Amino acid sequence: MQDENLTMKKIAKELGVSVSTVSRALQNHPRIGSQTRERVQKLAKELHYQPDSRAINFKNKRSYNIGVVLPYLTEQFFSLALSGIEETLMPKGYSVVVMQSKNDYDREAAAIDSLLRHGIDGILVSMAAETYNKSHFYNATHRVPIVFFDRVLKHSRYSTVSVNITKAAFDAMEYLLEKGLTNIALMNGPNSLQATNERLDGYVNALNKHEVPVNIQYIKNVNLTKEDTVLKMNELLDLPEPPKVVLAFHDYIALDAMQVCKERNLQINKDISFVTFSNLSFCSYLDNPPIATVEQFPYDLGGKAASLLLEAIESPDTYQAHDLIVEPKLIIR
Amino acid sequence: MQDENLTMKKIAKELGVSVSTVSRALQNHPRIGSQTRERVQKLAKELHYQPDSRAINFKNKRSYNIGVVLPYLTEQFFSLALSGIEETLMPKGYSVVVMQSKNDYDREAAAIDSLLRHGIDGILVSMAAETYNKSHFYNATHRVPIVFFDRVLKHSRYSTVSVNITKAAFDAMEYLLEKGLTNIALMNGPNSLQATNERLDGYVNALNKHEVPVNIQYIKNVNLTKEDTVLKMNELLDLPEPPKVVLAFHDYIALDAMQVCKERNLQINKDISFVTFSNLSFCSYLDNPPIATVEQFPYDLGGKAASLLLEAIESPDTYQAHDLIVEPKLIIR
DNA sequence: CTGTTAGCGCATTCAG
DNA sequence: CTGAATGCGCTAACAG
Repeated sequence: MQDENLTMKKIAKELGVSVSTVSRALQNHPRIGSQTRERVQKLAKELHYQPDSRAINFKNKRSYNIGVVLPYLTEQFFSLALSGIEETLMPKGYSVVVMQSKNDYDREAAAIDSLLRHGIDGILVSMAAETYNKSHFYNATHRVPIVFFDRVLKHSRYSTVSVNITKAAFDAMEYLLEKGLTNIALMNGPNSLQATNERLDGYVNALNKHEVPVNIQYIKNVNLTKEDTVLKMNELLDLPEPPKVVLAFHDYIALDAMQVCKERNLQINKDISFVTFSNLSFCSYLDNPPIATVEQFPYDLGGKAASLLLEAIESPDTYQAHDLIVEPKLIIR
Repeated sequence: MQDENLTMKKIAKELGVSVSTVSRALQNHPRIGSQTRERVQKLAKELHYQPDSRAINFKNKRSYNIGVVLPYLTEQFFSLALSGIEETLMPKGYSVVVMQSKNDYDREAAAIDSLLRHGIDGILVSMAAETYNKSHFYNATHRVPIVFFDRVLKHSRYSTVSVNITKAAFDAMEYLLEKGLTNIALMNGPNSLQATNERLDGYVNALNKHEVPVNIQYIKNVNLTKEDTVLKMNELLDLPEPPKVVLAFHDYIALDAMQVCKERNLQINKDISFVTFSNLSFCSYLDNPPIATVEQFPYDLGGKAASLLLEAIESPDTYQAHDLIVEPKLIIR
C-alpha cells in the first residue's frame, strides 16, 4: 500500500520534474502548467501521498492544535463545552488537545506548560477552582494567545466568554421570592472564582430589592469537594432556622447536598428544595429534581471561546481582546 | 520578557560558540565541557529559551501527540477512560488529541483522517456504534499504530483492551436467577459491537445453565438512541408476560427505560427492576437505582490501552499486538 | 571537548 | 511555466 516515507522528492524523481514543481502542483499554485499539475496530482493520489504534517507545521510555525485546559471532563458542563469547541475548530482544520486540571493549581500549571512545549497555537482555559496564582497564564501569554471561558480571568490581554451569573442568580432568587419563599441559603463556590462573587451579588441584590434581610449564616462557600458540601449542608441544617431552599453553585453540589438532607430524613421538594446552576441532563431522571435551574449553554460558551481564539491566531494584527457575555436562562421544572 | 523567536543560533552567537555546542550543552550531552555547559544553560535560562517543539517533532518524526477517538465525552464511561489515558500518557510527555465520533461512521472516519493529517504518533479508538465498515482503520494502520479499547475491533494488527462482557453478563444473570427471578429481558446494544454478542452469550449461557428457556421476545437490540430505547421498552411492557427484570446495555439505556416504566405507572424496584453495565456515579443519587451493576473500570481500560500504544510507538520492533481482557465486577446495591 | 557540515520535508525566492 | 537554491531549528555524524 502506501509508503510510510513517501515524500515529494520521490514523486518528483518519478515524474522527472523538480520538487518545487511538485509542491506547486499539489497546492494548486497559479504558476504551474495545467498538464503538469494533472500529472503530479494523479501520481500523488495513486501513491496515496500524504504531506508530512510535521514538516509543514515546522515551516508554517503552526501546529493547528489548540490546547484546552478545564477542570473535569466528567462534569457534563465541561464535556459539552468541549464539544462546542471541537465543533467550531474541526471545520477550520484545528484539533483539540485536552488536559484536565482537576481543580488543582499544580496540574493546571503543568498542563499549560506541557501545551506550550507541544507547540499548540493557542489555549482555551476554564480555570481550576484552586487557582489563586495566575502567573502561569501571564507567562504563557508571550507565546500564544489565550481565551478564557466560563471560569474566566479578566485581564486586558485575554478574551473571555462567560455567563451573566449575577443576573442568573438574581432571576433565580426573584423567582423564589415571588413565590413567597424567604429562607433561602446560598451554597456558593470558592472565592477564587469570579462566578462566586457574581452569584453573591445577584443573591444579595434580589434580597435587597424585596427587602428581605440578608442572613449571613445562610451563605456558605464550598470548595467543590463532596466532603465540604456535606459539611456545609449539615451546618445549614443545624441552624436554628434551617433554610427552606438552597441555591446551589451547580448540580453536583446540589446532588450531594440532597443526599445529606435525605439522610436526615428530609423530603426533597417538600421540606427543602433546591435551585441549581448547570441544568445537567441527568437531573431529569431524578424523582425529585431541583425545582429550577439556570441553563448556562456550555456548548455555546465553548464554541464562542473557540471562535475568539481562532480570530486571535489567524488575525493577530487586528485582533482585540474582549469579553463576551452569554445570557443565562432560568428553567422552571 | 522572552523572545518569541529565540533560537539556539542566537544563544550560540551571544556566547561565541557554535550551535551544536549549545545543543549539546542543553541536552547534557557527555562530550561537553562542564563550564561551557554551565554558561550555556545559564544564558538559556535567563533568556527563557524554549526549544521549538515543531522543529524537534520534525526531526524526530514524532509529535508526542496521541489521537483518541471515542463516541461521546458526555458519557461518563468515556470521560473516565480518557482520564486514564491522559494520566498514563502525560508523565511520558505525550498529549491527547480527542475527537468524538458521536457513534457516527462518517464522523469517525473524518476524525481518523484528521488525526492522521495532524501527524499524531498513534491512535486509541473506541468504535462508534454505527461502524460496520472498518476500512478507515485499515488504511490508517500503515501510518501509525492503533489500539482499541472497550469497543474493540479484533484483528491481528491491533491490540485491544476490553472487558470480559460474557462473564459480566453471566454473573449478573446468575445473581438474578439465584434470587429466583426468571422473567429477565435483555436490552442489548447494536450488533455492530462485539460487546453486544458477548452480552447475549452470557445471557443465554446463564439461562441454559439454570434450565430456564430462552424467550426470544425478551431480547431486544437498541441502537443507543433514546427513541429506540423507549420503543423497545414499550414493546417489552406490551408483552403478555412483561419482564420483571431488565438487563440493560448500560446505565443510560436503563435510565430512559425506567422513565418509560414510570410513565406507565410501574414502580421501579418493585414492579420491575434493572441491572446495568457501567456503574455511573450518577445512579447513586437515584431514589431507586438499578439493583445491580457491572463495573467495567473504564479508567483502567483507558490506561492500559494507552500503555499498549506507547509500547507500539516506542518499541515498534519488539511490539506484538495482543488482546487484554479486564475482569468486570458485579456490584450489588 | 568543540566546530563544521549535512539533512529532515516542504515552501519560497530567485533565476532562467 | 519550471528548476535550483535557500532556509526554517535542531540533531548528529564527522572532523579536528
